Amino acid sequence: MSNKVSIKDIAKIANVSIATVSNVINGTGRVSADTKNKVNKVIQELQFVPSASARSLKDKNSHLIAVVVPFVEKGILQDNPFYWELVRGVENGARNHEVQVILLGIDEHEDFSFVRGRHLDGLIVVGVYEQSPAYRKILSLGVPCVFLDSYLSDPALYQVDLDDEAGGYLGTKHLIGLGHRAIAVLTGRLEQGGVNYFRYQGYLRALRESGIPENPDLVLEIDSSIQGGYQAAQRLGHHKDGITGVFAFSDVSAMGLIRGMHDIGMRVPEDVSVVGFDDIFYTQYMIPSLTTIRQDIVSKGQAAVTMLLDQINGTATTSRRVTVPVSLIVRQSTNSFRKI
Amino acid sequence: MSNKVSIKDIAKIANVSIATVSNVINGTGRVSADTKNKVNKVIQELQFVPSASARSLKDKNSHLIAVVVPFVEKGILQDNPFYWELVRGVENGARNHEVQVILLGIDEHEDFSFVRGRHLDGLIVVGVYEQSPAYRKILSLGVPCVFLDSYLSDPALYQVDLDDEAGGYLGTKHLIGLGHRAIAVLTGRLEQGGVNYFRYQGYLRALRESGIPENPDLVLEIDSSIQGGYQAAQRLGHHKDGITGVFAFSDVSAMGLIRGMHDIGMRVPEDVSVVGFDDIFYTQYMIPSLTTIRQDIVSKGQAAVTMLLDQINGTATTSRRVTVPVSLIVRQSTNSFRKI
DNA sequence: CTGAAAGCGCTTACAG
DNA sequence: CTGAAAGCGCTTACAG
Repeated sequence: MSNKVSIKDIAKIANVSIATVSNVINGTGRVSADTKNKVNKVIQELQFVPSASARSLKDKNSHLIAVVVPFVEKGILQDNPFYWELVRGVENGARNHEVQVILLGIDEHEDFSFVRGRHLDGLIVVGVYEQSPAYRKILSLGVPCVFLDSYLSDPALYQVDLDDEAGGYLGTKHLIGLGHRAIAVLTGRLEQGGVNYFRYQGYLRALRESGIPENPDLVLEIDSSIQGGYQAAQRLGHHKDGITGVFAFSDVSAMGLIRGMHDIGMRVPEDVSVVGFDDIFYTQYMIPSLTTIRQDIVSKGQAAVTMLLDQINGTATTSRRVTVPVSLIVRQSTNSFRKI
Repeated sequence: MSNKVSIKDIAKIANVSIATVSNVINGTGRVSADTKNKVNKVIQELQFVPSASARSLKDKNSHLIAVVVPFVEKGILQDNPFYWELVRGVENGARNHEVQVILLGIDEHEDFSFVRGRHLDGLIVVGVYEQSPAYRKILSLGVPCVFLDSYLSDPALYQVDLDDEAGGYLGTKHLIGLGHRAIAVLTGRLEQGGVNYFRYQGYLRALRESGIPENPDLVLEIDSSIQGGYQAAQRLGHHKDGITGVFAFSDVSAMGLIRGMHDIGMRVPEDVSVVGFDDIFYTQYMIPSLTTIRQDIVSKGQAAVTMLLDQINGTATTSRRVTVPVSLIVRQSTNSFRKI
């Protein structure tokens, strides 16, 4: 019995036309107060809820957006609470605008056909690159998009990015300030123009500023995961260059790294200082707590929704590019070089 | 231009009726191979995708399900990677069945009206209780549901639960086996028939079995969060009963606890042994790594989807209640009592 | 201020 | 094997 009642039923009972019912519901047209009350009462009584499908069949918009998150394993979203926080932010931003959020984990075979099939109003896309197969497909959809952490060069695209270069700089500078000179980097895929690329640029700038020559041996391109970080510890531990500082470009990898260090008998921060990136919820509870680059992930998600809806509604007065600031949070995982 | 092409356009170009096009798309009716090919070719060329709204307007089903996750802060989903893993599992299960997943974070005011409005095929509901305001509302929707971690007594309900009692028992037994007798419990809301309730029952059973009298002072009902665990450490540290073992009913609270212990100078596991619950992705990378009760969260999510779709499609031969097993994972956070 | 009618893009009997 | 037609539940000009 639940879904049977339609605008027609309301019209019949309230003794008006369906057009009037529609007008009442949408606040469109001119309807007398009396009629309005009468109709609203019936709507109340029958607990009427308009059909979204019928609406979007007419309107062409669905009040549905999707968050697109890249895959790692076939069909499985990244094992990183970072994404959860981001998605939370999006969901939270959307609920204030009566829009629902579809969660879409993509792999390289995703064809996005359901985006058109469902008349999605827009997409929030996380972490694609210009070279990603998904990138062209998404653009060809002709649907409003906001890209998160994607660093696409096309200035026409709406993007919310982090000031990654500054993050890379700040973390490195911090280590240098503590006296470290052999500073390794744990980075995810180092693609031109990608997130990690900019963090790395910041790292290089800090080195340059302090006259420290860059050393390619110190750059470890790893899986940006907890396992990736763990494995990196082995490589760093036996490194010829006497590394005393490591900058991991994600907190999850930093966590793996610290554990890995611990297992080969290197102490953090006594032997090696470690800086992370993201400021995931657990960083301050780690032992040692993690010095890291903070970004406000939830509000980033919210910003993306706002931007997307502005774009959809044509109220896009905001600029097409928002860069979220970062800050350094100093905790216990970093220490002065050779301090005893 | 993207969304303009409809079944009508295909029909015109292919020189057939729209009914035939529809039959080709759905594999219904009888269509000659020739016609089929012709139509399919046109569909290919025009990149035609059927409109989901038009379909669900007829069919009454939308191929859309929602994952309903309880709020903590107003509109903000729980700060616990557990939910992320669960949602991942659901998303993953759904994508294999051409169903999309809407993410819905609810607070006590949620009225679920969009469930009917959108003709959602079903709901996967996480962690409600019989007393939850959401519970009655959801039932009155008359929509297929699968409840996760909800322990509802109505046998007609489809549920995927964990063997929490066994989990509580196993963890406690493990501590007792190591010689601990003053074993505290860190539990979230201890509602009759809720997740924590059963874990607690398991704890009591283990105590009873070993002739250890239960001590209400040792049961700390806390916020099941990392902060909650942290704060609990203060209380436990100065506890009069000389606690040597703690069983935290979630890994996040265990993490907070261990850090809290550390901060007041109690070593884990030397002074206190700690057991967690969930086996979140980071547990084995903690220092010390966490002894915990493992559940396969992702496959739990997948099981829920399967169950839901079986129910929707009327192929529900499976029983209405699935209980996922747990196991004890022994790591470094537990140690023999007074071992030196 | 109110209503009749067309049409959004499909599916589904029903003829032929 | 194929097509004409009705109808799902809305919204939107257009009359009146």
